[in-house]
Amino acid sequence: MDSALHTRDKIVELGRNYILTIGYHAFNYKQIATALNIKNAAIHHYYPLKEDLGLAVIEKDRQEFVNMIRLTANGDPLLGLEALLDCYDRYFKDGHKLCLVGTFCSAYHDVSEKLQIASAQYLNVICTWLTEVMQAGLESGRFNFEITAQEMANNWAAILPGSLQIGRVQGEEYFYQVMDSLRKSLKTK
Amino acid sequence: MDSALHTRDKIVELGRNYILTIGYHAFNYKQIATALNIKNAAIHHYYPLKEDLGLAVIEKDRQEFVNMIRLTANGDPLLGLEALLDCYDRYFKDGHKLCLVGTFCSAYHDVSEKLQIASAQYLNVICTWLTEVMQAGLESGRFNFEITAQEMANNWAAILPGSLQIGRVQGEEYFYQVMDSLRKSLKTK
DNA sequence: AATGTTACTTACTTCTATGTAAGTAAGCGA
DNA sequence: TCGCTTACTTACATAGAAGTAAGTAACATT
Repeated sequence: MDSALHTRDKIVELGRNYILTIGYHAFNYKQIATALNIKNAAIHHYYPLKEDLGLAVIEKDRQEFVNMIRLTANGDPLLGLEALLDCYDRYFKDGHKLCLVGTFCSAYHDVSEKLQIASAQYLNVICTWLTEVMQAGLESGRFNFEITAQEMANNWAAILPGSLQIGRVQGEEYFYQVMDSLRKSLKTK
Repeated sequence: MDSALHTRDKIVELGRNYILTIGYHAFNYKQIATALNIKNAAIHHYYPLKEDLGLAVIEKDRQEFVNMIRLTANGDPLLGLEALLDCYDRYFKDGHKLCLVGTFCSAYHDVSEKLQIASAQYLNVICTWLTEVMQAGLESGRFNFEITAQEMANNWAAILPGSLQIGRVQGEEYFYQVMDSLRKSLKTK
């Protein structure tokens, strides 16, 4: 039972890795089965449909994001954004991955409704949090940019996934310059 | 022969539409065949491999981009960028499409090397042009932003595809606000 | 000890995308 | 008119992904 949970979790973890690296439709159960040295059908035992695994991956990613913002809550708004940027750094470094919402938004018209809803809700959580953090930074005087918090949050929501996608092709110099530009754009004091 | 060229062009046009809407791997020859009321294998007559059609779509898109920038060359740098933003407006309005480099960068680890090279070269053309236009705008005093032309170009390269992807999920209010923010960020005089 | 549950495997079905081989009908060029 | 090319069609081959049905071995529960 303990190892059962282990396998179940490993499947989600591997699934997430494949989704972020090659995309939801490009990954398949055989790749996970091979990596875990079990059979294809064993994955179906835990996640009968690929959609089920997809939903579990989204849920896990969302949980991790929520944990991250909980850890940085009530602190310096800059710390929260730095933690987020660190995530993106890791995505890029570790195999030129994309972020989860980036992949699902790209493949949006090619996934089931349940997956659309789950990823849309997750995106909403991120966008709402971004706006709150930008607002908090502005109100506390920690940030000093000249557009609205909402506008800055919207820009970040587009540029973060975009930089991973363009960066995986243009190279790391490109990616890190965009990350740097994001940091500077806050005009922190 | 005239209608032959017609069919050949219609295939590329339809292929491009499907790629921008649902992605390279989600579209298939049957969809195009049905739309043109011909048989599956007829597409193979013009484009033996799907990769061939993919390359033709990239080439066509690139040609259109090159034509666009040629039309706006030596003019106001703002006009060139406005023309580009108009393209993105149309992508969004017309079925929540993505842009071509956005889709191929997203699916980068899931397409053949030829397609990777072709889309990477196209992306390079765009990034180079963006940098030149930003530089021209700065030097002429038409733009007045406070970062380097290169940095601004890199930001645009990420935010443009990103805004289509996030916008197709977050909705049009989101998308148009980001477009608006891009315009304002140039600080035109 | 009997029963049920968990974690799988084996073996199969189904479906669909991709691609090929071979043929046909129409037109064009010499 | 002969022969070549163009623009297809019909029919087939292949591969791989997704999913299911049935069984087994080990362990837990009562």
